[in-house]
Amino acid sequence: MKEKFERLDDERKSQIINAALKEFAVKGYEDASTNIIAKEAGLSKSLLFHYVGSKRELFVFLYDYALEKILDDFFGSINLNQKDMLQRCHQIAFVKIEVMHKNPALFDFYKKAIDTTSEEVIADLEKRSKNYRTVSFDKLFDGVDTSLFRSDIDPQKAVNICMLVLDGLADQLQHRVSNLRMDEIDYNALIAESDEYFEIMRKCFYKEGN
Amino acid sequence: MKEKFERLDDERKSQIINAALKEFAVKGYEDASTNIIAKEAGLSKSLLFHYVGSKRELFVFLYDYALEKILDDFFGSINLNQKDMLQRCHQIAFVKIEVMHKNPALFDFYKKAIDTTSEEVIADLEKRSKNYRTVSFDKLFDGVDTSLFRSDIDPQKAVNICMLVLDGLADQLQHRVSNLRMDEIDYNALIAESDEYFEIMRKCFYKEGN
Amino acid sequence: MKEKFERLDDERKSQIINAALKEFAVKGYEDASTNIIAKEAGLSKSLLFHYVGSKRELFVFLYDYALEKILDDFFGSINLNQKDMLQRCHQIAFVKIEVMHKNPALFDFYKKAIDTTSEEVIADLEKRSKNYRTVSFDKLFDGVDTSLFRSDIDPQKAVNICMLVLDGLADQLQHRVSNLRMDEIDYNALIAESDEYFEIMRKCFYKEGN
Amino acid sequence: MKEKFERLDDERKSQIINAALKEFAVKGYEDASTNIIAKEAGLSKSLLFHYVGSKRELFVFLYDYALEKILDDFFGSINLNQKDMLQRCHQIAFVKIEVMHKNPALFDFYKKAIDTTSEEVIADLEKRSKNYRTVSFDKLFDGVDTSLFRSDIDPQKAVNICMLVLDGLADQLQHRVSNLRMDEIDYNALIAESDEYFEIMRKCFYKEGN
DNA sequence: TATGAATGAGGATTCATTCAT
DNA sequence: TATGAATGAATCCTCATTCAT
Repeated sequence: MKEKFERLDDERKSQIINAALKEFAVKGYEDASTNIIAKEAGLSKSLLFHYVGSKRELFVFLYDYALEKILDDFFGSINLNQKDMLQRCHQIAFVKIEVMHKNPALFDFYKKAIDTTSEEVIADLEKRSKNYRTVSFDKLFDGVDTSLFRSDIDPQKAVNICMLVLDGLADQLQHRVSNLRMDEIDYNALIAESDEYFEIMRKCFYKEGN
Repeated sequence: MKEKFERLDDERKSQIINAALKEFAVKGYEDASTNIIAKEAGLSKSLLFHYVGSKRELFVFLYDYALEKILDDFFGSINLNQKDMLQRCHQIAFVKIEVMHKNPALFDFYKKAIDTTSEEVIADLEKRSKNYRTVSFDKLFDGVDTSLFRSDIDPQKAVNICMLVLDGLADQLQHRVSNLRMDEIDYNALIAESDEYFEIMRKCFYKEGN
Repeated sequence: MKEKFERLDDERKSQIINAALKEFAVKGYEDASTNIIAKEAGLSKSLLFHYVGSKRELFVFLYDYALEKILDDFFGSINLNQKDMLQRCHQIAFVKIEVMHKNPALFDFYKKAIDTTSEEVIADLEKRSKNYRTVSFDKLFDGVDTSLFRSDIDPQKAVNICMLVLDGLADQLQHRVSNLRMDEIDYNALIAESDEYFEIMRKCFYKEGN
Repeated sequence: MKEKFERLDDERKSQIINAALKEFAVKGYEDASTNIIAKEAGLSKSLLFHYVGSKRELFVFLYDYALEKILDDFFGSINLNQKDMLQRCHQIAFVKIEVMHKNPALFDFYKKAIDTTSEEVIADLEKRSKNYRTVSFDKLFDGVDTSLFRSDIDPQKAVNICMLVLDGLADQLQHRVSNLRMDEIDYNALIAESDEYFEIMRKCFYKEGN
């Protein structure tokens, strides 16, 4: 895949990528039609195959591509100087939602990609890169300050709890806004709501006075 | 579907059910092959269709079948007399894992079934029954006692937090034991581990002394 | 086919005949489904085959059956004492429409049967009996009086012309009433209309004064 | 259908058209097998579908194609300057037979097509163009002179009678020559025979001396 | 670089028919 | 007499992929 595809001019490349992302996101790996991808991308099927080698290679490429884009975007938006664990969580939850709304195609693709367990394909994916959860988890709480947690609880477990709540909350919020256009989302209301959750956790998990 | 299929002798019925559950679980609705289901169930494709009517009817039947089996098993194992919220959560997490390990095929099918967005099929499913989350959530925390929570936090939000942690923990544990056979799982170790989490939450969310 | 089927009690027989007539009439020979015929007739497919031998035998039987019934009905209604050619034509046209409305199933079947040219089946049909046109033509103008025709025209050709007009008129009228229920048809109006045609022919083809 | 099919080179196009015309003519719409069409046309089934889109599109295309060819041929051969009604009829009867013998495949297809009541397909056909009878009838007697008819008969009804005789005669003649090759047909004999009929009608329907 | 032609394998579904019971 | 189980062949159609140009 690499050689021929990478040498393409950017417009062609993004036409193909967008068409493929969309088709895979909607139909999943097996049902996606190279016919449709080629048509939407505006080139012949044969040429498409000339560039991308095979359906599988195209899919695996997109997987890497989507993951990289998402993570770049994600970590680019997170302020790693924020040391307060809960603040960090708070931030992450919103960055996640923002990123999902900025790149819906990528996310849709990614969600479908994860449960495209067509056995043969999964093997390729797993060789290629850690999955999203693993990757992000490593960096997400880099340099976080755990000294604020109550001294009678294991800070690592407390972090894990915060993570779980964070993930869950983000899912719940995301689910509620998933049908809205970006400009319809009242971020302030969302923040206010999740603030309440984080306030509870602050009260409960942090030493008094933090 | 009903008539002809229900009148089958049990062996045939379960051969078909198992073959279909497996195929749908692995491939999802669209990609599942009735060819393979028939071959695995040990009958001709024509006979399979004679019994089940159509791929769709078979799928919808399995959906109801799986949901009922899972929920029966689930609620049959939960002690609804346990009023302590965190104890209840603790219990739920383990029952969930147990049930998943007792009926892996059903769960795998169910997970795939949920994101089988084939539009036409989804309509059938939605008419038929609430989805898992909705159903279970209603009953899961029936009659739970929230008076144990610290008085300075909103009990409803606290319950939600517990839920999120519960779900997340169950996922994490499940993921770790997903490749093990039932008899390889050290439930005591799992319990011990999650105990620690619930202890933290007890310490932090409950009034002192509970 | 004969033996087993003929020995059936009349109810069964007519259930099968009616179900089959309807299915063949609607779908034609090839597309007709023995499944549906059996279901509509209220017996199992295997039993149906036990009686009728094969789809083809059933069809050929129905062909004979329908033809006989129609012709019996037809000739039973025609007054062969009416010697006046044009009166006879007039009569025939209406008897035809009446018969079609009394046995729509038979006619519909017959119409479809004629153009069911499935090659193999056609052979069977042609062996078995003359087709409708041939059969009827022979008897239809038995003993008709041709002496009323103008003496300067060949009476046989004149009869042929009348026949053609008759057939054509009957088709045109039939087409206009084909969507009506029997009791909605205003036979008097139809008669009045065709009277005009026959009047013209009387004026033109008959000697003056007839 | 249009794009891909029209761009084919003429040989392929006519291979497909002929194979399809034949299959549809013999079996009717539903029973026609795309398998057989592809085999007869000498291409793979997949390629056939690539070109024609679907069985239905192919059928509808052929319907238009056949109708256009037939009508062009038909009206191209009729001398619209012949004002005498009976002469015109005479002419029409022969042109009809000639055209049928020049394009037997088209006619056979067309006859079958008319009673292909597959409901879904009929809708497509009806949108597309008037049926044969309607179309032809409008133009067939354009500008004909009815002043030659006897003054004591309704000329419109007389025209209708002529039409019916014409249709019927053409059918009868057609039926008699249907098994002959074009060069075996003795057109002069046919003309002589039908001349006699038209002579009778001339004598009877026209004013004396015409 | 770019394309149209070409295909074999597989998709779900229906069919008429047979056979053991 | 009556039926259920059973099937192989057929249906239309789509697929990813290759190749000659």
